[in-house]
Order: sequence, then C-alpha cells, then structure tokens
Amino acid sequence: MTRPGPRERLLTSALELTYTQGVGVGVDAILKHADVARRSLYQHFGGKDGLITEVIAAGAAEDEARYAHALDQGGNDPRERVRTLFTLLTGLVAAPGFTGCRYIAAHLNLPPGHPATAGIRAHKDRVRAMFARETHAMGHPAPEDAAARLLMLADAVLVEGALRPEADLAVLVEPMVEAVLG
Amino acid sequence: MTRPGPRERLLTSALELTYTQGVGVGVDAILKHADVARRSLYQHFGGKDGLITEVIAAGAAEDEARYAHALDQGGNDPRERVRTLFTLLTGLVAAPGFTGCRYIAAHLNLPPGHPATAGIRAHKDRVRAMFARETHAMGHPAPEDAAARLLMLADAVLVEGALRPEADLAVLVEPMVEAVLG
DNA sequence: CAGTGGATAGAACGGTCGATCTACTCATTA
DNA sequence: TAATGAGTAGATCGACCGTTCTATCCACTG
Repeated sequence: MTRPGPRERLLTSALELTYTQGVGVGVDAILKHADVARRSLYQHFGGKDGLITEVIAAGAAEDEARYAHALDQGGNDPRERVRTLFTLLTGLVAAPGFTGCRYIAAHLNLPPGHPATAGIRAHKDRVRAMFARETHAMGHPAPEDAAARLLMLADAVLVEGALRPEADLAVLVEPMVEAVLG
Repeated sequence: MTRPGPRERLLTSALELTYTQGVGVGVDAILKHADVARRSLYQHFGGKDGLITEVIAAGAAEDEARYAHALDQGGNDPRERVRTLFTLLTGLVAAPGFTGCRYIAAHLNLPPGHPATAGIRAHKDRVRAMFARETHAMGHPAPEDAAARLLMLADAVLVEGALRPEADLAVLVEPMVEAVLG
C-alpha cells in the first residue's frame, strides 16, 4: 500500500489537471499536484509534450475500457449494447463537473503537428471500431457508415453536454440512435 | 478606399489568428498582424479578454448571417432550407484549412467564467433558434426537440470534420437530418 | 496658429512559461 | 563500505505573457 512512483503520480495528476484546466496547464501546477520533482518529469517523459501525449494515451485506454464495460452491461443484443453505451454517455455529460470531451478539447487547442493529436484521432477511431463491431453483429445493412454515425452522435452528446448543459441529451439523442440502428 | 481604423483591423486580425491558432494567441502576434499600436488594443477593448469577447460576437454575427443566407438559398420549403444549410456546413468542414468550430474550440479552452463564453452559448442558441423557425414552419410535431437535434448534428459535423477529415460527412449526416425532419 | 485627441512606436513592468542545471537525500547493491 | 542511480529541492535560464508607461506624430478643430 505504498504510494505510486513519480511517473504514475505525474500521469494521474496530469490526467486530472488537463481535464479540469485543459492542456494549457503549466508544468508547475502538475508538478505541485503530483508532489514530484521537476527533474522527474523530464527524465520520464522528456518534456511537457511527451507527458501530454502519454496522458492522452492513458486516458484513452481508460475510457475505452469504460465504454467496453458499458457495452457488456447491455447484454448480447447489439442494439441494446449500443443503447447502454449512450446511456453511459448522457449520464457522464449530465454529471456535475463535466467540462467537455478531453480529446476533442485537446485536439482543438493543440498545434496541428503535436505528437498527441495522432493519439486523439486513434482513440476516436477505436471508438468508431467498437461501434462497428456492434453494427456488424446486428446485421446492419451499412455497418461502417452506421458506426461512423454513432460516433458522430456520441461526439455530439459530449460537445453539446459542455455547450448546452440545459439540454436533455438523453431524450434528444435516443431517437437518433434508433434511426441509425434502423 | 482608405484602410479601416485600428479597431476594425484588430478585430479582423484577431478573427483570423484566433481561428488558425486558437484563443491562446499572444497579443503581440495580433498587434503585428493588424499593424496596430499596442496602446490601441487597450483603449478600444480594455485588454485581451475584451478583444476575444468582441471577436466571438463579431464572428458569430458573421456566421449567423452566412447560415441565414444558406437557408434562403434553399427556397421556401423548410426541409429544403435545412438541407441547404447542412450542405453549406459539410462543404465548410471539407474545405482546405478547416481546423474546427471556432466557438466550440474557444468554449473548451477558455476558463469557465470568461466573458466570451456567454457569447459562445448565445451563438449556439441562436443557431438552434434558426433551426426552430424552420421546424415550426414545416409543422414538425416536436419542433423544439427537432431543432435541438439539428444543432447537435450541425455541431457533430463541425467537430467530426476536424477530428476525422477522412470521413464523408455529407453522406453520413444526410439521412440523420432526414430522420430528424421526419 | 495653438490646442486637442487618436494613433503610433517602443521601452519596460512583473509574472509565468517550459526547460536545464547543481546539489542533496536515500535506498539498493556490488 | 563504497558506489550507483532514482528521487527531491530549488535556483536559474531565456522566452513570452498581458499590461502599463512615456514620447512622438499627425489630422482635425478652436
């Protein structure tokens, strides 16, 4: 029950601070929150860019696992599995403290060639692939397009949850999901 | 045919630079691009925050006018008017140089209490209201919900256009728009 | 012509940025 | 026991941040 090493503490703190304050947070704030020496950051990650890149990757793996878990909670029916995932999403954005999708925010604010942007796009494509597995399993006539549309709806929920918190996104998105599922 | 004054030059330059580089651009870059004295910025806008706020407002008015024009190009049929607006949107995100929705990017990266965030939300709500006028005109059974859904789809196009430029958003969004219109 | 006010140019402010550096502690281990 | 290496603490670097300042120019107006 010893506390994790500097590398993991940095990742955990950066994961939290970049979410609440964006990728523009200063390294000083991350170092202080992680209670880690300045030097450790540069030894483990080579710099702020490296840390951000690994934070994105770590967060993506975590979120994808959460999505996979939600799918499995939906049982064996692919349609029900997708519905359950959207229930998770609408719940996430309605929860207090939600400030927007970490990956969309990072992608929109990082310079175009930043090493983390590739990881962001890869994450979104893996989520699309998760949807594609379900649309294939349900025998959808156009499973790939349907998966891309479900990703669009998922991102719409994440964005709209930040921009228009007064909207009831569960009610709004549900019939659109059904329309895509066919 | 004289060149516009410092205030308008600042707005124009800030509009361009905050789009290509985000709201995090330095005032030095804006001043240099606008060829304006440092002091003029603080006389006209009180500071960077004031400039950003007015830039958001000016850009919003401009974009809303463009949307209104697209609607009118669709003729008198509300459904066709909405389709025409989505054609504009999918064209915008497919055009070279598109980097994402200025307002979503700004909202996700400005601190929560920034004076510009209210203008951003107001802009999105005015776009929703534009959709609502159409859904009411077409006699939609649930016009307000439909308008909120159309805004979600519009934002989805803007976000996905930045994150997954390889996707054919016109093809993807079209049937979803039709499903919402009923 | 004198005066007024907007615009300009640019120095300078304190603060923060990311990054590098030295120096010290401490556990492991050869 | 001596050495190694990771971690810590903190000074320091140059660059940039937004902001304020003085000083000058210039068109307009009295």
